[in-house]
Amino acid sequence: MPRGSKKKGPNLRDVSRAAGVSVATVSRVLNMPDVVNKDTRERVEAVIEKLGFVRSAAALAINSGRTRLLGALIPTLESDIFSLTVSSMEQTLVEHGFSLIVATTDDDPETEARKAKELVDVGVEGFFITGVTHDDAFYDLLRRTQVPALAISYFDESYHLPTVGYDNRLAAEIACVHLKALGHQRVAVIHGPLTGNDRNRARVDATHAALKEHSCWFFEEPISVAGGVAAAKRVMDQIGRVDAIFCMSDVMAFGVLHELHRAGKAVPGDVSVISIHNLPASEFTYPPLTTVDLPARQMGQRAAERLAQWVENDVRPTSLCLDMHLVERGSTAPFGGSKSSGWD
Amino acid sequence: MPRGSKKKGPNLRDVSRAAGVSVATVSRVLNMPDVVNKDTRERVEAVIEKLGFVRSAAALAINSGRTRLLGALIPTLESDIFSLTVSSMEQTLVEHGFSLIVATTDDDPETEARKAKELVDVGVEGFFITGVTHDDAFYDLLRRTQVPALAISYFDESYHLPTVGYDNRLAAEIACVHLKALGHQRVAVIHGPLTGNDRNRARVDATHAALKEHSCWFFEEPISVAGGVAAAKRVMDQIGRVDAIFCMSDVMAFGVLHELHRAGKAVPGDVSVISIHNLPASEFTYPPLTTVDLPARQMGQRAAERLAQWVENDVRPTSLCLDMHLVERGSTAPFGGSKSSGWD
DNA sequence: TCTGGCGATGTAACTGGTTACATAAGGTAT
DNA sequence: ATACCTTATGTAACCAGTTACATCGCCAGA
Repeated sequence: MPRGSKKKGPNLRDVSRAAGVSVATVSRVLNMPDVVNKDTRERVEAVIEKLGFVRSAAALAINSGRTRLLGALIPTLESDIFSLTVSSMEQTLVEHGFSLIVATTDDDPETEARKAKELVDVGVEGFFITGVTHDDAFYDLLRRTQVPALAISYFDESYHLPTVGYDNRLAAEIACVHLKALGHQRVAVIHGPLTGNDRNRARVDATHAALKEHSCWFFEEPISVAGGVAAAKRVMDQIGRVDAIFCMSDVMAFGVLHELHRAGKAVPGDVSVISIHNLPASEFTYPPLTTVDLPARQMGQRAAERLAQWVENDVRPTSLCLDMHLVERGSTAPFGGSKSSGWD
Repeated sequence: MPRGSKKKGPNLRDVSRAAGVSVATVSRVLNMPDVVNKDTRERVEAVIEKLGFVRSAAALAINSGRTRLLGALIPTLESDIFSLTVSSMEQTLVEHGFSLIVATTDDDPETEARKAKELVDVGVEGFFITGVTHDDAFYDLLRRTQVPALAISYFDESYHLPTVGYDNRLAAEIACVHLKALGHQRVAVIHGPLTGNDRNRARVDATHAALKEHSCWFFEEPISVAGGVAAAKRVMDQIGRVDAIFCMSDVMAFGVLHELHRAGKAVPGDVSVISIHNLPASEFTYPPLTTVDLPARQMGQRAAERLAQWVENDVRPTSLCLDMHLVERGSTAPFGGSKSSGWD
């Protein structure tokens, strides 16, 4: 590896030489301009401009011990579910002077551990992680490096790391309570993969418990519109009539609504559809989706504030549980309303 | 700021002292383990483990002159439009050993310039930028720092930076050709804000030119589902009957479809709807959306490969124009098909 | 005139690693 | 026995900044 090949720009000494001053003076021009004599300062500034000098981020970091870099380990960016959160995270973090490195894990703990290692290698001062299920290698990394990590999308005060999120069990319970209040008995539950995804796991478990007196069937499909379509097909094929379909995520509900419509089922006439998330598009499905609102943006903001504080002042934040509420729209109705077209 | 407050972990010298070897030996254990005597190596490794030593990213960077960090300056993450691209970028970049810092600009050149500066300050070795309209301060930064920058979402060989994207004018033309072939005369064009967004600007300009023999009306609203709803309302209120609605972005088309449905207009019976993007959800609207497919994931991947190569080997990539094609689904039909409900 | 204080600047030691070069020990061919 | 090579390790200079401390000139007060 030829050393000279790296076309490195001018450095502090180059500037000091060209300006006829010492490195300390140049450094002062950059950091405490007011203590430098005006003439000297202007001369140095001119040289900096002429030479196109730029401070080395690495040298800055080595001295301050700070990189102002945080990492977000999130399952995916491929739907609004996390991109809203990441977006508000990033916006909040810039206000605190941090930059955000995004790494996707696909809900795989091993991938997460590997990427976490890479993030430490590039010098992040803190992590956002998703949920509370992680690889031992990851915990090991945290222990050794002492890098702060904050879990989002989940609230669990007993977890050994601070969490900023919502009670996923409660989210499912809120939806179930609504379905029960409407008098639905036969419920199809549609959820994403459970391995590695503890948010979904918690929702499904809570649903199981909440609907144990009811007839219910569980279907697993990928968390996507297409997954929702596939699940709806399976419901119609395998179960026939159900009173309601409960999706663990709005994106799946979008597919369910589409497929029901295509199959000529009326929503909510023939079947109610309820979901969890309240994405921006959920207001505009047909019919508009009844869903449990999870404050994704707020979560990003709060998590960002807390991690920033933690890294900055070395005070470990407490966990935070965000409010949820049911947004009742047109996709749910009482059982036995006006049934129309047939379910064989 | 008390210097001792920073609880810095053990460093190379600490390890060397504890292991009774020189710093060079410890460094060799880390970088070329095979040249170190087995016993020595194991002893050093044990000390490293015991002390919980982790290499300082900053020191590594200062020596190699590399940070393995790239920055993406994108307008927003708040819809699938860019999150798909960023997602595939990130996935491609890890294969090349880079990490990705995401910064959102809200299509504001000044914000972009400011965040670009911050990214340089944390040490990125390259940028992804969106489109070809940027602030002078940004160009100035590029010139001075010589940091490679690659523009996405746009193809323009005459631009002074490499571009990886599609021909936005052509995208609009493809849609217009389709509308003309179907015999539509009265077209409402719905687009997002044009200031700072040259992708939209190019599409709108091309539409103007392509439909100059036709009756057409332009409506500007935010690029969101809600924006599409608002635009559709305005179209119905202000224009009355139109043959077709052309949206510059699928997310707006989602809103348009919703609002038309709500207002009792049949698509494509009363009005055809066509758009640009082909998001994953566009296959599952009702009716499924006819749209010009922009290869978002492919763009992310190709752009990532090229910027990685550029940074790695210092060879400036050429621009790349990605293929587009019309995806004909159910939301468009020939003019004068089966008109149903009334447009006053 | 001597001393004190202040403003402006320089010197050199740091930060935490890498690495060119030097050194020392041990083995082997001559 | 000598020269020579290999292997293993150490020393110290380097990367590009920051900063504690030293220095210098100058002016005011004693």
